[in-house]
Amino acid sequence: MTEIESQGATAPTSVTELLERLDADAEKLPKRLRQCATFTRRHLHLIAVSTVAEMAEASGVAASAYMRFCQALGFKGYSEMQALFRTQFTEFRPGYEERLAAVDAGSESVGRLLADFAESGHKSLLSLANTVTSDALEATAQGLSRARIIHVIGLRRAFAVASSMSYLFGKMGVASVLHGGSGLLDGSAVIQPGDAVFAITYAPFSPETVSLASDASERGVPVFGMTDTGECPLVSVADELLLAREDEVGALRALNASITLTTTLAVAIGALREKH
Amino acid sequence: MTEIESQGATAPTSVTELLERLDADAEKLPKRLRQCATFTRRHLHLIAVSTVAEMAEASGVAASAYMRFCQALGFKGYSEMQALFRTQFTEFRPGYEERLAAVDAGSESVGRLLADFAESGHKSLLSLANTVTSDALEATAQGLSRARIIHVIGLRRAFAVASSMSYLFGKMGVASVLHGGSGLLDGSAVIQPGDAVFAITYAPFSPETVSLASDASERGVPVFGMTDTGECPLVSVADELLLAREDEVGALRALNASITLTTTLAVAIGALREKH
DNA sequence: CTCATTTTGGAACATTTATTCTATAAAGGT
DNA sequence: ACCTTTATAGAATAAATGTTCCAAAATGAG
Repeated sequence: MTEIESQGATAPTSVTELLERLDADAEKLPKRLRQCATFTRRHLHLIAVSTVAEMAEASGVAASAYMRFCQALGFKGYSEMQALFRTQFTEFRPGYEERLAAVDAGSESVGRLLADFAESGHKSLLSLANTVTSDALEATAQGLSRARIIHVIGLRRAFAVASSMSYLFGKMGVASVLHGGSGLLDGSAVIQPGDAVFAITYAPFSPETVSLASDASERGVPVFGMTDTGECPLVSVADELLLAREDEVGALRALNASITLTTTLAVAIGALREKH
Repeated sequence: MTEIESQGATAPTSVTELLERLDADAEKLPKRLRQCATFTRRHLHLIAVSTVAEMAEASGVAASAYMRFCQALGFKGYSEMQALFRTQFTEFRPGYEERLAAVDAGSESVGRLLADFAESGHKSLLSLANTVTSDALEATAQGLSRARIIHVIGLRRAFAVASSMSYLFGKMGVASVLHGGSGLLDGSAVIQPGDAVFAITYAPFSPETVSLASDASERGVPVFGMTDTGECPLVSVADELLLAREDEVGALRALNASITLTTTLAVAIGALREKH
């Protein structure tokens, strides 16, 4: 009976256990098997979708070595170890019921809730690609890239999106001001000719955002915007108004489409700026 | 030449394309194949980790039917379709040269860029569903829901995520403090026993976030966190550390996985709180 | 230095999984 | 109602993947 076989009695039954085992055994293992351990520890997520051959190559060892590694951990073989990671996902598998039930998170498992939001995210992204036209995007990017300073405004739910956009602008060396966080709401003083406004608001629309955009527009400053429905009051004041419809889970929405759209815009504008 | 063969010319090369194809074809497909379509549409993330047999059974059809479904979509077979979902995990970070070339977004049309980010978003969401375990999620939600006040901290890129989470907490009547925006960074005074910390930081990790989390942890306050790689220094101080890997477009990342994960958490915590 | 022990990589083997084929059933048109 | 076309399920086959074995290399103790 070898060392390895005696460990075989205790096969990890959860990722946590596996990680603990990895940390504990790492130093006792021979060279090649330790290579497996260090690579695997850093790239756990690959196990579920890779073959032994792939994991072995990525770890820089022979397939048979990776095999022994699995057994040293207490598994019967690679398949058993892989199963541990695969079942994590298939347990999410909800019944065949089609409709997303309204969120009754109290009775639902949190895992199921995540699956719902992920699904919702997919839908939002799809819808985004199908609603936003290349032309509108291009026009918005062009318009904003010509501005001296871009004023980003978004309140409440839109604030996270606005701040992410503003962060990206900063990263790319595009001058921008993030309104709304620090009481800069009356923008008339800061918003100068040559600037541009990017306003984000969702139904029910923040009056502050709308009025700031209107003011800017009246003073001849170009206004662009993003919202979630066609009924947004910004339609009349904005040069271009992008639509990012977010799918709902119950009454709740994540911000996948919005974040994706604004990130795209920020990157595009950063790139256009560099050319000027 | 049959209908199926004529579609074979155009096999989806991205998740986005696949989804569009699914939506477009769903109604034209025969009964069993439509079952495949609707199930697959809702459980996209299972493809990477399941066999045909499993997908077929879950869809309620024979394996050969699921096979024909893949071919109707334009793939040569199931393996080819699965590859589309698996490669996203196995692709390692491209070298810096490639990254810089990809960031040269000026050469790309803005519309194309949006498609890239949408595709990237799909990947991030799939990866999210595949990496986050139900257990870790549940533990985090439980842990945070027991806190008197939840301190949310996220700087730079993570700030948008933190602020969205904090907004949701507010909406759901969960007491929370958003650190980082207004110089509240030395939390020792505000963070009291009975509270909990949720820290968000991405590589390269903000020292401020890490030290605030460490301080809290040393003082016996439970710490939870979210990051994007296993190498995060929070591993050692956090009770649970969730991983939200974001797929990259060039060197850039949107925040789809993060936003989805934190939204899920916030909703779950709100629901748990109501029960107490 | 030598021998016993452990570790290693590759080839052989076994198992699982994907794919194709075929007979049967269902659907659609005249 | 008949015939033609299309869809279906299960059995048969092909491909891939996992696992074991063994000879050779490395290691380490005496």
